Amino acid sequence: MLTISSSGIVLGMLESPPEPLLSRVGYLLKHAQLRLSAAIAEALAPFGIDGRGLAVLLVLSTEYPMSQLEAAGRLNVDRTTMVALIDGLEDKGYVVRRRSTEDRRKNVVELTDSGRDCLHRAEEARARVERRFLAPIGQEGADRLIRDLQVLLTSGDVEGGGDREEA
Amino acid sequence: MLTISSSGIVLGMLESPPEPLLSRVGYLLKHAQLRLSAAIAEALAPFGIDGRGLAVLLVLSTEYPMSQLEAAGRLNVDRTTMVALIDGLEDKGYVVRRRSTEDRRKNVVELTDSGRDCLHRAEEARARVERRFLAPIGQEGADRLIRDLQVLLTSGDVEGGGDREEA
DNA sequence: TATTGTTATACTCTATAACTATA
DNA sequence: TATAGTTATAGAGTATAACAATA
Repeated sequence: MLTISSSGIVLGMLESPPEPLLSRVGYLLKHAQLRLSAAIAEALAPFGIDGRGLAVLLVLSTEYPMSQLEAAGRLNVDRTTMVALIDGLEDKGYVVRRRSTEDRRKNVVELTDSGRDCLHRAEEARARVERRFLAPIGQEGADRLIRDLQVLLTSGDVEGGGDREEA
Repeated sequence: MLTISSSGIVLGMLESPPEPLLSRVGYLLKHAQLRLSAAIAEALAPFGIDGRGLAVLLVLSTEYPMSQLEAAGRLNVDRTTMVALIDGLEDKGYVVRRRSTEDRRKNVVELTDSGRDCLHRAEEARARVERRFLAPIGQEGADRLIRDLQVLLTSGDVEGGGDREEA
């Protein structure tokens, strides 16, 4: 539940939240993510999937046909990892593997009706948790937070370059 | 390098950033954290430590004497994990273990001069990376982001309760 | 010869259980 | 009997290497 990452410490319910860490962005990001992550996992449990499975269902719903390797590329996970993910979703009847007729090396992975239903309901559940998580900073704060994070992610790399900030 | 977490997918440098994920707070938090985390790890490499080690040094510097178990409690990590962390720091000469005279079951862990020097310089390096990471949203945006995240973390739990937001 | 899916294997990180010494 | 530190072990998660089928 609680962990310590390569970029800093991560706390759960701490007796005494170490003040120096509370002003560190790495700590704040990691801990916020962990909290939200745990809440989402809990909300998705009834569907028998976790955030990873939901992300796979989401990607599969956006394009058709999509092979395992293509899906892996979209989510930037290893193809061996995708095998296990698809295995899990197939076990639950959310997707089916079908040999591609055009290239028999490929598996076309398609959502079942059950999978589509799960996707929609699980997405709602996830969005609900997200809204509750963001509630303390209000709608305006939430919009702001999302936009700021998008800017940070779409900006150039942090690494590389010298010591001084380049304005 | 790239991973997929229990609360969602995590991307590195993706060919096509899946739009649906870019509006998900879980994805944004995780990915922002990963980026910053990688940059910090790179900046700390010359010191022979990572973010975890730095956090331990930081905690050890705030209170004296502090036992391994107390340090573990401050950072909310397992005591067995703390053994390995202290081992690493001791190997590099940043800390020393000393048997407590008051309770001979306890190890008092204290910073060496070298450890204190490392702490200060590594903290500077970390802060520098953090500033560069936040640069795209400006000083105002950075302050806002930090405050928003602090509010989210100091608010009550996300989990528990029913389906509807409690305003 | 390269690519897709698969399996087996290894590696990292962390927690659990058991052991020792102290209390 | 409980606590602090340690060690050994196991579990989750991921990546790497090798293999079969196909191109």
